[in-house]
Amino acid sequence: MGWLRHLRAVDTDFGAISRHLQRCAPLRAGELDRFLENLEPRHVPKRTALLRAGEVCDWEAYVNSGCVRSYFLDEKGHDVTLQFALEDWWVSDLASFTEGSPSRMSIETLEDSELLLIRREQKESLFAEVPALERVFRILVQRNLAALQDRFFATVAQPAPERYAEFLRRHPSLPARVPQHMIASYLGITPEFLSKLRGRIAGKG
Amino acid sequence: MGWLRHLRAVDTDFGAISRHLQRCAPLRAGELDRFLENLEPRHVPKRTALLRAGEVCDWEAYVNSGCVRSYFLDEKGHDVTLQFALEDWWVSDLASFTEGSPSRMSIETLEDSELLLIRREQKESLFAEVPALERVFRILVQRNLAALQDRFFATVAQPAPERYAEFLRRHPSLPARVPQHMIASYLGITPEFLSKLRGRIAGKG
DNA sequence: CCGTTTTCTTGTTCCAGTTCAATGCCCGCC
DNA sequence: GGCGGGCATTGAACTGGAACAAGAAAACGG
Repeated sequence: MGWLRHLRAVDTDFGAISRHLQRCAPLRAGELDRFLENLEPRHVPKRTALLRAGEVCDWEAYVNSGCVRSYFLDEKGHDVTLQFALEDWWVSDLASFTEGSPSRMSIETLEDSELLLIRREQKESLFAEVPALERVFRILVQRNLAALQDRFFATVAQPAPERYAEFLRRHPSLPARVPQHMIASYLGITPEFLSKLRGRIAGKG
Repeated sequence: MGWLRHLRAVDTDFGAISRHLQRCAPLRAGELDRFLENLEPRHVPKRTALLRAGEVCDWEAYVNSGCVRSYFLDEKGHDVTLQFALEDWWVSDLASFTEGSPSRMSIETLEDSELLLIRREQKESLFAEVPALERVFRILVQRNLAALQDRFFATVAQPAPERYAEFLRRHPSLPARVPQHMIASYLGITPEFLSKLRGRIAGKG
């Protein structure tokens, strides 16, 4: 929890998140401000655990800059990464956040990151105060769900080489930013096999 | 679309859906009624296509009785079932519903079913009128997302026998209600392999 | 600048799950 | 009430990707 308290933000830029929210559903200036006031800006260094499996996740984080990863650990200790959250994405363990239950996933920064946190309590009371926010977050969750359905389908229906090609199309910048074995764990394959895939492609081209 | 118009419901029971909604978030009696008024009850016979891939899905359906399945088709024509919706579940192609885009999934009844439909238009105007409904549906979508995350994780991290065992624990009644090859496609394995798994288990016991 | 650690590659072996094929089965249908 | 077509089972051959092992190469802290 240390990382939540140590660092004081200076010079926080709320431009990106404001546009992000407004793109979902219109908010009056006052409503938007009420939300922004309740955000806690945090600078978090590279490779810091934000949430460890078993803890309760009482925040959602908007990534203003940097890169964050959420992942599960299977019984053999291999990780399955659920999401890479880059600039302009949210990250959280939603199940733990809403139920108050211990989380099954872990979350960590991969780069020095600037996050904007909203706490569960604040979010609840803001919803009561500003119903339009309820709409914004409903829409965000819906998008999330649609995206995960796509991903699920791809993971079950497509072979690994296709999945990797698709991944490169959609996230061309990621391979330069995150270690390869994490991409492998996102694709649901071993690091060794991803390396072989890349070898094959390079050989061909 | 024929199935949407032909059949007039008599004797619709709104008890289950009322309890379902109230369990998410409190609604005043008047608010609940406004919602119920906008539902279209439909009796749909077994093995009827409710949505074909490529069509736009402008409804969400609450399953009052019966069983409905949503699924994708991969390039080889094999299906990947996303969900079995039994009594007290919702089914829809949420991506198509919210974006108005052509659906990638298909939806069909597996049994004679009684559905309660809410149309996109009605839902939108109800949200404007009754903000509490926005909350109800935000919570429903959140649950859905959490459930899909679990499923995704299980599919990637667990071997097929575990997945099948888990499936039986969670849905003990389903094998009696739906054909085995659809369960296989839910589990992400071939029908042949599921049959072999069952053989192994029966042999042991 | 060097030692340590993490990351990536490459090769070999192995296995979970697929594919293909054949057989029997049950169930709906004229 | 017989028969045709989806549905389940079983077996044999095959394969995509895992596991294991061992090096090379970055990255990194001191």
